[in-house]
Amino acid sequence: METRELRYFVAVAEELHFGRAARRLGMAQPPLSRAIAQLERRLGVTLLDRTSRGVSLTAAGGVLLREGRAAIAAVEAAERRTRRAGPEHGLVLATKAAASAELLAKLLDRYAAEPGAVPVQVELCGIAEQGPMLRDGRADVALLHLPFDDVSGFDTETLTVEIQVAIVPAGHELTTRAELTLAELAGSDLPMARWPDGAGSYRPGPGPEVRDHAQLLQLIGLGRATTVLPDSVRQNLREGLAAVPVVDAQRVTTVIAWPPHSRSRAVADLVRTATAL
Amino acid sequence: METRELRYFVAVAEELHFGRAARRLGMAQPPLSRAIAQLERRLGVTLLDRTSRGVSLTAAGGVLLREGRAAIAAVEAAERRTRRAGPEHGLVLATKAAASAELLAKLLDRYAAEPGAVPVQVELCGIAEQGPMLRDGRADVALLHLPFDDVSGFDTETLTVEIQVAIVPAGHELTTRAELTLAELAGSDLPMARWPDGAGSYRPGPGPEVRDHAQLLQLIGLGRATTVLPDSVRQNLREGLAAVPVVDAQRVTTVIAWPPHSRSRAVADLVRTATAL
DNA sequence: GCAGGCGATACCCCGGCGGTATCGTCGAGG
DNA sequence: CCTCGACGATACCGCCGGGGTATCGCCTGC
Repeated sequence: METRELRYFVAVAEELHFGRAARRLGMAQPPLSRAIAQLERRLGVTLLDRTSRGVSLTAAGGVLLREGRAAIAAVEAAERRTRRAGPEHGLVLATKAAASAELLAKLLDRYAAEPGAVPVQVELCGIAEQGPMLRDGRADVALLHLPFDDVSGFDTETLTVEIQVAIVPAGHELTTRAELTLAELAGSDLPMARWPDGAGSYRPGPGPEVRDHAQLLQLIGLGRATTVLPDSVRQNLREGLAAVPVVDAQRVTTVIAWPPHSRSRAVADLVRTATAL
Repeated sequence: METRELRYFVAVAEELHFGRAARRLGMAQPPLSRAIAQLERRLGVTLLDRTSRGVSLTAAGGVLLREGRAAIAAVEAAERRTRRAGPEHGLVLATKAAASAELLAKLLDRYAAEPGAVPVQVELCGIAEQGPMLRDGRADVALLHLPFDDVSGFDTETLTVEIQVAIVPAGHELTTRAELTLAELAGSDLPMARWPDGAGSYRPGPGPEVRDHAQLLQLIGLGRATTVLPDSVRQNLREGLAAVPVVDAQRVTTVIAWPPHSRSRAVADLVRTATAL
C-alpha cells in the first residue's frame, strides 16, 4: 500500500463524498474513484458502501481510516524527523501556553547547563495539540497533562502532581473559604466558563464562552465567571483574583512525553534533567 | 514520501550496498540509485555517504532508517488490520510458548464464555517476537513479560507479578534450601544455561547453549545446567526437576498489551476478561 | 598498471496515473 | 409520473516517471 492511496482513502472517508475529496486533494473525481476501487481490489475488502446518493464507511473502512491516519502520521513523522536530523538541529518541546511557567523555566535552565545541551525551541500550542505534534514529528518532546491529554503510544515520566483550585474574584465570598467542593462552586453565583472542545465548538450550557487564558481571567476579575485550574497558576495570578483549593477536583499530573524508541541523546538528557527537578 | 521510497531506502541502509539492496528488492541497481538520490533531494538531507567502495549512513540516514522502519510497519499494520476487519474475523493473541499455560487457559475459557466473544487464534511465537507481531498487525493482542519485553508504544494492563525460581535437578543439594540468591546459584556446580539473544547468537560465557524449553529442562534433569524462570513454571515441572525461589532475581510481570487506540470491542472484552482474572 | 567492483549517468520504453467526456442510477420535486 | 440534478462509475487519452540496459568514472588491491 502506498501512502498516496492511504491519503486518498482518508480524504474520501473523511468527506464521505468523492467529489469533495477530489477537490481537497487537488485532482479530478474519476481517478480518485478508480484509485479507491483498486485499493479495495488489492486489499480484497470493501471499504465504502456507495449509493447513488452518497458514501458510507464499512467496518473495514473504519479500521483503515483509523489505522491509515496513524500510518500517514508515522510516515510524515519520519520525514520531518529526518529533515531535522542535520548537525544538531535542536529540540522542539511542545507545551500548552497555560502550563506552569516555573516548571518550564527551571527545566530549560537546568538543561541548558548540561554538557552537550542543544538549543530547545519551545512550541506553545493550543489545547491538546501536543499529542499530535509529538506523533507527527513536529515536536521531539512534550509536556502533557493527565487526565486531559492522551499519552497512549508515548513513553512518559511523571514530573508533578497538583491539586486544582477555583479562580474567583478577590473579595468574593468564596475567598473566605479554606477549601471548596465542585458542587459548592457550581452552586455559587459564578458560572463556570466554557472552553472549546477539540473540534473548536462549545458544548451547550450556561456560563460564558472563552477562547484563551487572558480572556478567562479578565471575565473572572469582572465577577462574571469562575473556573478550576491546576494549583500552579496561583504563582502568576494578577491582582483582583484569588484561588481556593477544590478538594474533590481530579489531580492534574504533568508528565514529560516522547516518542518511543527515541534514541536521541538530546531527548534522553532533557528527560533526565526533567525527572531530576 | 511514498512507502516505496521508504522501502528502497531501508533496503539500502540495511545492506549498505546498492547492488545487494537492488537484488533484494527485485530490481536493477540504477533506478534504485536514482530513487535514493531523488529522496535525498526532496528531503534536502544527505542520507548516505558514498565512497567508490561502499556506502555508510549519515546521522540523518540513521534517523530515517529507524523512523522509516516504524512507518513501514505502521502502513503494513494498517493493511493487515483492514484485511482482517471482515465480518468477525476473530482475534489473534500472541504469546511466548513458555508462558504460563494456566493463565492462558483460564483467560481463553473465561473470554469464550463472554457474550459476543469471537474466535481467538493463539499465536505461539519465539523470544520477544510478540512486540513486532503486535506492532505490524499480525496480532491484535499479546501477553508480554516485563522486564524482558519492550512495551513502549502499547497500552497494557498488569495481570500477574511473580518471583523467579531456580530450576535444579531433584536431589541436588540446592533443593534442601528454602531460598537462594543469584550469587549462590552462580557459585554452585551447575552452570547457567545460555539463551540466544534477539539476533539468534549466544553471548560468550560458560554454560551450555540451549534453543528451547524442552532442551533446557532435559539438560537440567541431567545435572548439566540450571536456569532461573518465573514461578509459574513450577506447575508443569516434570519429574526429576525441582524449583527453589531466588530471592534477589527480578520480579516478572505478565501484562496484556494491545495497540493504542484499538477501538475493537473484541480486544476490549478480552482485556477486561484478563484483568478480572 | 591493470582488473574488478561499485555507484552514477545516459538513454529508452511502457505502465499507470491523472485528465476530460459521458453514462447509469437514484431521489426529490412539480 | 416524469424530469432534472447530483453523484459515482466507465471510457478513453496523453504524458510523466519508474524501471530496464548499456556504459562511464573512480577507487582499490593485487
